[in-house]
Amino acid sequence: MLHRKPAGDRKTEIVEALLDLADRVGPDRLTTNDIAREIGVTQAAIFRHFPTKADLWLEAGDVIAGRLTQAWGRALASDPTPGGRLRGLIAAQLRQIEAAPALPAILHSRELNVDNAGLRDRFRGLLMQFQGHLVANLEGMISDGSMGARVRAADAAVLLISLVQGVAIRWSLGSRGFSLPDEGMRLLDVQLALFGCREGPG
Amino acid sequence: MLHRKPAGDRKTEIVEALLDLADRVGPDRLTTNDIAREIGVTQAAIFRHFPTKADLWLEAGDVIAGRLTQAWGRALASDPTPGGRLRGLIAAQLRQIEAAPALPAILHSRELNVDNAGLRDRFRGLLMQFQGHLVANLEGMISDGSMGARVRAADAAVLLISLVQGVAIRWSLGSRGFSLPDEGMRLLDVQLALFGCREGPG
DNA sequence: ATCCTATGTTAGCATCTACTTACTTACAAG
DNA sequence: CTTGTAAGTAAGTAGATGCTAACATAGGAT
Repeated sequence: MLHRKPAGDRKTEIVEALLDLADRVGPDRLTTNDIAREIGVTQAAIFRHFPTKADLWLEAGDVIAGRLTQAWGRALASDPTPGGRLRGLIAAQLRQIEAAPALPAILHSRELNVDNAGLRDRFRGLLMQFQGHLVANLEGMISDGSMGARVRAADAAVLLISLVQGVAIRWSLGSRGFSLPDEGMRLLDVQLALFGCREGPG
Repeated sequence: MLHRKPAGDRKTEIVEALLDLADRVGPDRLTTNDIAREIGVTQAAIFRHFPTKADLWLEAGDVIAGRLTQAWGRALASDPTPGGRLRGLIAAQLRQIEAAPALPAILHSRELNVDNAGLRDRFRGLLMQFQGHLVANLEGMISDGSMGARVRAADAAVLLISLVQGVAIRWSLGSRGFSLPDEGMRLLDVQLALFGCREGPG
């Protein structure tokens, strides 16, 4: 018995399988056959919905970019203060990584970035956008007095991005034996306290 | 004209080519054919020296582990104070990554860690050893008064490891447009100052 | 000088990869 | 109920990959 799905549903199913498998087998060891087996169709069926594998990755990139942008938008909208927004941005990022653990591997994978220039540029822009948000809110915190000026905003942003990457890697390598958002926010509080921030966790 | 080399020389030549190519094409897109072309022999010649590709990676793992361990040893031996040793450890790590930029990609590559359990365990042990060195010297700095007790040593170590990973990734993605050791040590000084350290750069 | 062997080569195998072609059939619109 | 199309399949392609087998020879020990 062969169940057909409308193209839209099948396409998102394929992309979801790709994101899931990218985490389990690695972004580039991932084959179209793996995806097909995962969702229970033949490998040829994948190419009914995406002309090439690179196009499939581009679609996945769109999905990822959309999710991240939305999450950042919500974080920025949900709190008026720079301090609250900064914490929201980091929390959002941690939650996105928890929901799609392949994210760091995909974002930084040298492999993918080598022969999919479109994807590389898109991701590079995304990461710069995130850094921009962090810098802007750190500057806001300095000028509204909620953070001392012991560090330059740009350096602080780099340290915070590294912090997120660091916990995420530790979380991945350590078989996810702890809560990524919890541990991440705990370390964020440690780092923010060092920055000379007044407010504790919201 | 066909130039033969003694097995020892050829083996190290192969491993060097592997480390170089792992950086350029990625640890797992790397094929035995790439290596062969790089050093000017046929692909089959690789298997004169290593029974399987996995064995080749194990040998590379040995080389990496040896270099890191030696570099850490030198850093620990060259300075008696915990503060000096801490800076030495970080500097050594940055220099090792600069010399072999594939290091982070190899150390954290999900791909390699998937089907080469021996390599994975060896690297996991390595990273824990490094963290152990950092924690020990941070505790030393706290107890000898060269650093305030604003942060727990374990948390500080995690932040420092993240810092190194973070600059290394930024250095890689940004086409190596800056000096990794310089920028890394600059950020280290920023972070150490936040930790409440008295001494500046040595 | 002459062997012998370690270091190479050429040719090939089985398997995997992305992708194609020719055919089938579920399913919704008329 | 018919029918066109879109979503699927089976079977293949060319090229890459890890690895092997059979053969060749450079070059050090004798």
